[in-house]
Amino acid sequence: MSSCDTCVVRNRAICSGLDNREIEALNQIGRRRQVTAGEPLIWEDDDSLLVANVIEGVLKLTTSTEDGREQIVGVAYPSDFIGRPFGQTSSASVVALTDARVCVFSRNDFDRFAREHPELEHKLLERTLAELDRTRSWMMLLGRKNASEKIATFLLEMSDRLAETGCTPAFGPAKRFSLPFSRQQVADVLGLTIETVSRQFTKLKNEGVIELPSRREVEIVNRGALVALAG
Amino acid sequence: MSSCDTCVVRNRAICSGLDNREIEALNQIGRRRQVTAGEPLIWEDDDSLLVANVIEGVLKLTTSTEDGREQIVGVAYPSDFIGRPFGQTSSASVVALTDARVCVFSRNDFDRFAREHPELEHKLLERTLAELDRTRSWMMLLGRKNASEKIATFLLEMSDRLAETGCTPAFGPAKRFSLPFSRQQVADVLGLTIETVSRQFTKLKNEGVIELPSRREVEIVNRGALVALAG
DNA sequence: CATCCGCGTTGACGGATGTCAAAAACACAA
DNA sequence: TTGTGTTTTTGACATCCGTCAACGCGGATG
Repeated sequence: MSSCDTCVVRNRAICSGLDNREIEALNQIGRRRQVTAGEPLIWEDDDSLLVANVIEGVLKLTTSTEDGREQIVGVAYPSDFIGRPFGQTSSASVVALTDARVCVFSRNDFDRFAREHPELEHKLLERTLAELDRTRSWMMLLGRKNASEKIATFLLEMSDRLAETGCTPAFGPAKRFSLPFSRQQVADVLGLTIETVSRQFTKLKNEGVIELPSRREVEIVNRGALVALAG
Repeated sequence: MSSCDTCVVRNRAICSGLDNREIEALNQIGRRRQVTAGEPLIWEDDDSLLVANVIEGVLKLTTSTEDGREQIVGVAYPSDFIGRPFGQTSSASVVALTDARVCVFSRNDFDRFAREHPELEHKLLERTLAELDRTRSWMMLLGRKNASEKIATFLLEMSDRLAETGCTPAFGPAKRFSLPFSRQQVADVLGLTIETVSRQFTKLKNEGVIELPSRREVEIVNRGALVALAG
């Protein structure tokens, strides 16, 4: 039996739209892989050797400077596609933020399969276009927003993105959620320092906009205020 | 005769790879359009009604906040594809920086044509993936680089990008070039203010790294220094 | 040639955010 | 529980860059 049959992202990932025979063929070239939190899957500037679908968990895409500064350039959730098909090198590292399960393919195998299956390429194109849109709106945040706008925007985005994943069946944005990021990682997403992130969090807490039940937990108390702050 | 026959980007744009019959069909649904410097082609958040290939000239892709802050999120050169296929709204405005000629399609027509021509979709996918890579490396710049690193990186990128376009048949990066940007637009690319951009330019001039023969002209005198500064 | 106007430059200043350091909170193991 | 190491918070301070304002340059126009 193909493991795709029981795949929880079967109908959301780029594999959706393939018929049973095609799924079977794709299954032949892919394999499941477990990645534990903190473990890297792809290295920046390495030969692009593998691509993958995220089944479960959250991963970060990062680029770094030589002197060690890091910028998180993307976050991959279940059903997202990661890696760089049709290219020699990947421009970002991929590291698991939580324990994760992915469905990996060698890039060569995947490229070949994709070229033979236009429907799959189309799905991948739609996904890539959507990711480009998201990335561009994040450029606005990085280039033109101040720290409090960044934090507000970030919390709202988290509340949207994590709602889809969580058990609550996507009834609008999540009011309370668990961040898959440490403070340092939040800083790396927003182009800030960990201290600034921390100060902005406590400021929002003191103003009664959010609650912070634990390090990773966030509860949005006053969503309207966040929206106003996000600008 | 199809106007594609004489198109200067025929072999670089996504149309390359189509046979004569297909080119003829594509030509049926597209039309040439002249855009003068400063003229908008697509509005942010508008219904995505048209897409286009750039034939000649340079255009900017921008997003703005309600209070008027602007961030340039992409720059389109000849043979680049602009607009948002397969989506309801476009996430960025497109405005010509120089006089430009583009080959426009209604989004609906283009979407339909693309879905029937996997080779075209593949070209578009490769282009979109490359653009996503570029955009992500720009996020690093916006989030983690300081003003002088930003300016140095920008000048090097310009020198590369404009070399391909210029008459000089792409013998490495251009040593001297004419910026398609005003100082304000450079600021909008880099997430800085016009004053900071101006100060950094004169600083580099005083250090003998560049020459500024006129407002728009730049000559790179000491490329090594720029590379070192870019980080 | 004189005037105007947009764009770019320069200067003075302040504030937001980064840096450095220490304390506090938390996680985990013994 | 206690101890140990990590993460987060908080504070003091420095600095880069933004803001505001004046000025200069160059091109267009009459």
